[in-house]
Amino acid sequence: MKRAKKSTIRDVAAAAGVSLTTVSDALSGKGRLPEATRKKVHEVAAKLNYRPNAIARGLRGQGLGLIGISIAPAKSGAISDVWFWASIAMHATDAMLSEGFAPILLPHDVSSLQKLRVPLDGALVVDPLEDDPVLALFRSRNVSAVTIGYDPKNPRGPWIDDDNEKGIAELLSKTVTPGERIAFVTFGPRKSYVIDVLRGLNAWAGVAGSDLHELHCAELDDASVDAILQKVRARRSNVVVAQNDRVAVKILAGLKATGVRVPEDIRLLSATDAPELQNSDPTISALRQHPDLLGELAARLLFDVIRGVRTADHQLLLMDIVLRGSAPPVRSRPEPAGAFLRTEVAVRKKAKMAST
Amino acid sequence: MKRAKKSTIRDVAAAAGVSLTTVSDALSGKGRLPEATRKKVHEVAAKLNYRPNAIARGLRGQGLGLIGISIAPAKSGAISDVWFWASIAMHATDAMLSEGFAPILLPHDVSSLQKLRVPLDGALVVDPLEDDPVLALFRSRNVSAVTIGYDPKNPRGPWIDDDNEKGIAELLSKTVTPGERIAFVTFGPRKSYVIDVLRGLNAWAGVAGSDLHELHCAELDDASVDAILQKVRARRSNVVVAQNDRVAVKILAGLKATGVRVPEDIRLLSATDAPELQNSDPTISALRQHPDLLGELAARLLFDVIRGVRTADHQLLLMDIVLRGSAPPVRSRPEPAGAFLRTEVAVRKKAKMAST
DNA sequence: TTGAAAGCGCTAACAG
DNA sequence: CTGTTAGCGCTTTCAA
Repeated sequence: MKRAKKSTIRDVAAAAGVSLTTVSDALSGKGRLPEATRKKVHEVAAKLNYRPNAIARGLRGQGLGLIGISIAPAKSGAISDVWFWASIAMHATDAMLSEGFAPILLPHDVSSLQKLRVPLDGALVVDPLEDDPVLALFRSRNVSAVTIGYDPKNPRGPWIDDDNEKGIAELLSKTVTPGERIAFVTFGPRKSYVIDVLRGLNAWAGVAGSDLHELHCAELDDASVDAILQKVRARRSNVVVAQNDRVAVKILAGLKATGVRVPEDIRLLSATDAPELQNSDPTISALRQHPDLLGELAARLLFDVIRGVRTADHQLLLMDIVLRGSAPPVRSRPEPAGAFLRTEVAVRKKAKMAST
Repeated sequence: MKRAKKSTIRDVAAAAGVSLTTVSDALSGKGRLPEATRKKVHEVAAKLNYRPNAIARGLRGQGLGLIGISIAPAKSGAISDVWFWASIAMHATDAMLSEGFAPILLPHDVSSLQKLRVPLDGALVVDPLEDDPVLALFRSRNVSAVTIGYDPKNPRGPWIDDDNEKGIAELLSKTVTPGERIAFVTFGPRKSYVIDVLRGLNAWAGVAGSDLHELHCAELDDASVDAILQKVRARRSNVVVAQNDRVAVKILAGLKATGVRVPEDIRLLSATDAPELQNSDPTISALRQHPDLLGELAARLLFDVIRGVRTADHQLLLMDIVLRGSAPPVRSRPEPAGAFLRTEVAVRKKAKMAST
């Protein structure tokens, strides 16, 4: 498995009859060189199958271009969101490679990170937890970090996310009548998107004069879900917003088991979308995130940060609304008010990205 | 974002009043040094918050310890197996970090790989395709590569996989009566596991005197599935083995839609397991893979290859059988014969791994 | 048992 | 426009 003796810049210089500097400049595209020389060097390099040694180059100062990607798991064993994370990771990976960076996969776990020997030029943390230790570690080591979602306890940038706050308000305004009573069922650690959804719900409920009640579910077993549904009934809520797809599916099963009709008796909404929401009966209306865009834009944001380009502290992406059977559109009803539609600029770069 | 001036080995040497060599040896645990000196150096290093520069170390010869992980997608958009791949990737990642290697996430795509500037010390290719170009690229660059599953057209090792051949035979022998007629529904590119499953089916069918017929499905839309089911009926098959969970779910839906009872009229088996198989009605019996073990063992195998340790060309893991509603166990029936149970040694390291 | 010196392959100053 | 030189931070001979 020994690597065949690689040719060095010296070999190329000798073969081309020029100096080291000339080769270096020719290959890395530095200014000053006549086209002829540059071409010649390139030819010789190609013939010798020369590949510049990234390690030596890195040693000289510019780093290796390694970027860590750490994905904070919802909870051990909760593998429900994998496709979402995988999508983020894949798109971020593509963006990184095309800019000459290389993504290093990292568990979201400080002790593992300490075993990492290579130096990182930057890091992407997906869905940070409260007072996220991994994020703190990066920052303490002066590794530029960008997050997707923000650390709820420490929301300083740079970060990027879907605009959940605006999205959920829009979803409600399409499927719920002002005055209806809303229950928000949460589960698991409090990620930033939950906070944003809650904020959006509050804004909407305030304007629409709706009762809003948060119900936290400790586990997702049948008993816990039943307990939650008891409270929904006690509160006379007729709209249930689930924190995510997994919760939504459980709630739907629970409702059906107790003979509650969806959407006739209760409307059900999920604050995250997933393929499974199309397979249930009825199918479940949801807010759709953009893992592909998030991955790509987060990577680009990180490039800017690494290169010292000043950027906005955070970016928000407009979300898509997916209306399905569990909460069909409300017909011909004026929207309760426009107050909750913040005027803040949200970014929609899909078209632009596609062409990049 | 500039990194605060890092302390170098020279600073440590000066502060500790010893030479560079001594510091180097003390920290990297080389032989010759009195315990006192070593301890002293460690203390000083800690006080100065010294972290050896991996780039410089790599330049001197031992490489950076970077390992590429490339996951060949089933087909664009086919995100069904993500949890399987994600599990492999996470476990491989953990194993790598704990051995001082760092996993680099790589798309399964030659042109992206060429943009990678850092040198890899090894690579893990998950589920290679026929004449896999990525695998070929690694080998041409003298990067040691280990695969999970093998390149069907070029099956030389080192690789590791579940023992699908033996597994499927075992699954059949628990759920099918000799002489029953079997249809194997395939879909998508021919990965090595499909070949192995087919081999196992053939062996079993040969011994059991069962008719075996492969039906290839070009798409997974309703029309294609219906066409497949027509053929199943024409062939009078009463056992359908689906290549994977996604196919199995589609087949089940198709069967139910046409009024076929499962398992009464037709038994349904899936050659891969997935969480969804527990949610269908009836639930679907399947062969369970070991993504966690595969990821970890593949990483270990790769370490050996990188270090030049001689190892077996490939390793096979015993599989688990998951019996569910779509093909319940056959009662009190002698197994058709033992011929298909190859005596080849298969590896079961679960217990061992857990303690590592 | 320890230290000095010679690079690893490359790039950035500085001369020519 | 091109070449020479001096390191980047570390490990590894080889002497002391």
